Amino acid sequence: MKCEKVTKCRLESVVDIIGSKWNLMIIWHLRTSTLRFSELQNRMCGINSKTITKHLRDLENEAIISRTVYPEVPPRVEYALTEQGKEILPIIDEMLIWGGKFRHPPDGIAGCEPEGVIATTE
Amino acid sequence: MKCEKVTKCRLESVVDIIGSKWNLMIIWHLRTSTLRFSELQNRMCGINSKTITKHLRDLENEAIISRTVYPEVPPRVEYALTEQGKEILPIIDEMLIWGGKFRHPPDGIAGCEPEGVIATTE
DNA sequence: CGGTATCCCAGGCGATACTG
DNA sequence: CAGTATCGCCTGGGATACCG
Repeated sequence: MKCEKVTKCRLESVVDIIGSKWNLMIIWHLRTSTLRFSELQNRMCGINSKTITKHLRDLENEAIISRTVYPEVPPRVEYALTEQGKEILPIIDEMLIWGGKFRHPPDGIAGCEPEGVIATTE
Repeated sequence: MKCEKVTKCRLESVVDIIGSKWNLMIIWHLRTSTLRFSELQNRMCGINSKTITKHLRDLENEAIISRTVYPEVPPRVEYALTEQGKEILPIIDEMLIWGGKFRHPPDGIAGCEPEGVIATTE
């Protein structure tokens, strides 16, 4: 049957991007400000660098985020949402609305917040 | 560091559900009508039965879809969106809006449609 | 600091075959 | 028809170590 990648489903290209937990989180964390590599890594509960790098590259290739290198010592690299990237936020909002309605009380995305840092339950 | 699954991110529980290409597609296909196992399978470009079964079970456990068995011969099983499930559609809409804007012309989700069946490009 | 390289395992998913 | 069982590949992603 002929229904290869080509026509499979238009949803796919979108799911490829936001269908990943990591990608979503990166986008979410960048919603308010640009962040450095290590800042992102820390906010994302110690995701290992290989994984975060891969996702950052993917998002960069998709033009969802931008990567700016400051040629300093020590090196500094900042990530930010592009215009396309910012327009993904409404999707995340919808997701949070749903989640708040049916899964968790709408206490924001605590645990991911820079402010709340890690509200350890322990 | 203490930031286990518990507090990781509220987004996660939502991503677990709609972060899967297959789950999204199932929900999308059920948006207008209930469908039988084989109908779903065919619409989803021949996804194999093991995979679709797993995702159907997952969605059922999450109360996103309902499963109704008709004790007939031959057996008939119908899947439908629950109320919770229907409320996921806005999220998908947002995704399609974004996809239409930045990835593909907004020609719907051709290739997934019962009507258009598989608009083979070849 | 911001990565890359390597190793390795668990899980996703396709193919195929079989069953109530 | 609507699955379950088995096999086997490939990717995702954690741990660790090293580099410019």
